[in-house]
Amino acid sequence: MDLSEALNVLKNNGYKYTGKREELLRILDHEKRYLTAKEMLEMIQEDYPSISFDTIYRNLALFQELGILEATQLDGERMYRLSCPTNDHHHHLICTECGKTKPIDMCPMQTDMQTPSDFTITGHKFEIYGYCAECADEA
Amino acid sequence: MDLSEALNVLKNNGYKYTGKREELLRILDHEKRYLTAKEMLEMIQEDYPSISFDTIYRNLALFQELGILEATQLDGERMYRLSCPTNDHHHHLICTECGKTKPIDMCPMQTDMQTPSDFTITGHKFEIYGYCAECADEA
DNA sequence: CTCATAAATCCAAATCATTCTTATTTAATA
DNA sequence: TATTAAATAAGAATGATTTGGATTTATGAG
Repeated sequence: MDLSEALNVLKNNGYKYTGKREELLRILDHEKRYLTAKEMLEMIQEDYPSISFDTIYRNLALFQELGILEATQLDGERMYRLSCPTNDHHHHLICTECGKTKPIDMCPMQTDMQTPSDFTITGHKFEIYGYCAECADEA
Repeated sequence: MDLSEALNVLKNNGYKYTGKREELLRILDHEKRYLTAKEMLEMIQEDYPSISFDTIYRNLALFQELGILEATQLDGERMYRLSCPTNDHHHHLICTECGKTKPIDMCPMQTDMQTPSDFTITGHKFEIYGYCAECADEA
C-alpha cells in the first residue's frame, strides 16, 4: 500500500480529503515502519502546529478499519505502519528501537501443530523482536 | 509452580513473608489463568480491604523478576499468571474472555525459518487467542 | 459560485492503567 | 524487646488514549 492507494481507499469509502489526513498518510508512507501516535503528532506538527492528538487517534482508528494500516502493541504502546505491499497474511520482525520491520514468510498456524478441539481460535500473534542493523550498530 | 514453591522462592531470596503476598500468590495459584492487576486487587480486597494498588503492582513486578509469574499484554492491559508447572520455554492459547490458557508445544523459532542475518533477535511472542469451551458456550 | 450539511477538527476534560513519593507500619532477628 | 530494612498505604503524578461539546470545513446541490 502506498500514499495514493491509501488516499483512494479513503475516497472510495466516501471520506473527506483533508490536508491533515494526507500528511498523516504521507508520513506513514515515507517512514514505512511502526510509529507511535506521539511520533506522528510531532512530525505533523511541523506542517500543522495546531493539530490535536485526537485527530491523530481518530484517523488512525479509521485507517485501521479501512485496512490501510497494520497495528501492533509494543510494550503497552500502540504502534502503526502502512500496510505492507502484499496484503497477504504475514508476520514481522520488529526493531524495538526504531520500529523498522522485516516480513516473515512463515506463519506458525500453518504448521502441523495440533490445537485443542475445545478451543475456538479467533486470532494469533507472532512477532520477532530485536535490533535492525543500524540500531544494533549504535548500541 | 504452585503456592508453596512460590513462597519458597520468596524465602530463599530473602524477601519477607506477608499475608498480602501469600494471598496474592494463593489467588494466582487458585485461578491458574491470566489475571489483570485489577482483578487481583478486587479478590484480595475481600480479605484485605485496605490493600493498595501499588502493593499489587510492586509484588507482581517482584514475582516476575523471580520467575514466579508469566506475564503478557492483552489489548494494552498487562496480565499475569503463575508460571506453568513446566518451566520450559513454551507458548499459550489464551481465552480472551477469561484468561484461561492451554500450553502450545510448538515454538515457531524452532522451525527452519530463515531470518535475516542483519537483525539481532532478542525475543519473540507467539500467542493464539480465542474462547475456551466454557466461554464459547456463553456467547 | 454560494449555501447547507454532515464530517472533521479543536480543545479541554475525563479515563484508565500504572508509577512514584512520602510517611507509616511491620517482619525478621539480634 | 528493640532495631532496622523492607513492605505498605495513600494519594498525587504520569502517560496514553478517549470522549463531549463547540467550531470549522470539505463536499455536493442548487
